[in-house]
Amino acid sequence: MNEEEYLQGYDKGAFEAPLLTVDAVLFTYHQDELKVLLVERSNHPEKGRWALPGGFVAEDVDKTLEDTVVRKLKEKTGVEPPYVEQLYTFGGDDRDKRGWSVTVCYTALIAHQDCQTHIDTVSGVAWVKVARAEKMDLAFDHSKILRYAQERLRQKALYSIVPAYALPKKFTLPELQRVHEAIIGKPLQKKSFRRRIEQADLLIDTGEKRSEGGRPATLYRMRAKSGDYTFVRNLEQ
Amino acid sequence: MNEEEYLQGYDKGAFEAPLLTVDAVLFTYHQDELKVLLVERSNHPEKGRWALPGGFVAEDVDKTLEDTVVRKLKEKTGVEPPYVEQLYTFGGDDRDKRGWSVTVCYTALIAHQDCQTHIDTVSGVAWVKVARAEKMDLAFDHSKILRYAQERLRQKALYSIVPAYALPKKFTLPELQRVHEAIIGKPLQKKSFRRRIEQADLLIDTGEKRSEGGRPATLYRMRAKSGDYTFVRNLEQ
DNA sequence: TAATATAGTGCCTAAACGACACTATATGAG
DNA sequence: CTCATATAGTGTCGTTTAGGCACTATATTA
Repeated sequence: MNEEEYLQGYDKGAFEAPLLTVDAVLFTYHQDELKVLLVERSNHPEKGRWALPGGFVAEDVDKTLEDTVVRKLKEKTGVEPPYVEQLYTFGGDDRDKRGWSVTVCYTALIAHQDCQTHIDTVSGVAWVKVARAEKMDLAFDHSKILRYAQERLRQKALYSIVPAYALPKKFTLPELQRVHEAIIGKPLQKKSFRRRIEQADLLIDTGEKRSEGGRPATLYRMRAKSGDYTFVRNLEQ
Repeated sequence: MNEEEYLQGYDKGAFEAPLLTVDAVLFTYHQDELKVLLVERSNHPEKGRWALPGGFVAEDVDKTLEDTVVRKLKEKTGVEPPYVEQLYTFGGDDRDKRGWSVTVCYTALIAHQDCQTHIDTVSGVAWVKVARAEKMDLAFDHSKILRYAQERLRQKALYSIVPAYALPKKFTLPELQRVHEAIIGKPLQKKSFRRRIEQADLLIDTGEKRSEGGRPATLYRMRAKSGDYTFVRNLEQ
């Protein structure tokens, strides 16, 4: 039998296969708080419980796993997040009552203002303060996934400016530092924080300023590849 | 309908689902070279081509995805590698001729001596120098996966001593440095390399020495959690 | 005009890597 | 036995970059 004959006779459905889903941990920063997007499950299993947004691959629509997660997030928020990165794949026989299951998880970031209006119109979708979400008993193993995403984002905040994607396109350095501090959970040295960003030339000065009661702060926007840049040295841990 | 009724009526096979596999990039270090384990495919599709070791989840045997990858590697090498870490999950409609597919990939490391005898007895399984494997046209998207694993391992070599798992339990510091250099692709400063390992107290002096023609080198073994330790600063990139 | 608030800088210290010369301890040849 | 050679391991200084904190800059508001 050659390969062509094999493929013609092949039936995917004939084999047992774990249930495969894609989930996302979408973070944003709003009112001095890190928040995560949760959805209330409207169907069995775990009906009525809060969970991370996600769903099944649509084989006719999605070309990649990232297509799936972006599509699902767009359904919930109305927009495609500017930052989406694979987090981890959780799998096992005990994480879903329907049987052996696998979920490919992503971390995503978005500016709160870019999707607030859409989320307000959809029921069963909400931004929840991370501090509160941590204490909730989420569906499946989603509490574990959330903790894992927080820890990974925390690491990234120590050696990159990825957290900037949780802010609007234009932002100030004090704002960015506050996001980092919210993620890391402790205050950072202003000088250290600013110096390394300047030295690596990661931001573009828009020429505009924004005032918040004191001296106006310079508004910056990210340079194209700045999200991929990693500092060779971590901030204090 | 309550959840119990829903679960009784639920049939996993009734839904289309991507093909799910688990693959591993198993590295070792032997004769001054970084090597990767490859297997020759004995079945369709891509029959006769070299590929990364891997396979399907066995729902009755495996409790987690890591169980699957460890089981598959044990089939090929006869032993369970001391280091196994999830790498990335690749998925899409074009990576397998059988249709939409997903592979959860792992990086693993093992000492060459711990599995050489077993591998010699199995046909279609071989250690291939990474420099050569890079140039081969592997099955599916395995060439891409190999490159991804190399890059990730290279990063790890800059801020951890994970590469030590590619050596036997007892090893010398010059040996470890050579593994790091093979992975990174350039020479490292002996002093910098040794200093950070000593300062972080990652290794245990076994009291033994090993001579290779000059002054004998101290034999060390890894401390329990040393693989998880990350230096706050990378070596020069 | 002065008090206050927030943004941004100067400058010294500390930690850790880079570079490289130097010492230490084996083996093996004459 | 001694010396050349090879490999292991250390001393030390310069460089880079973060930490710390006081200082300056520029807005608003009483």
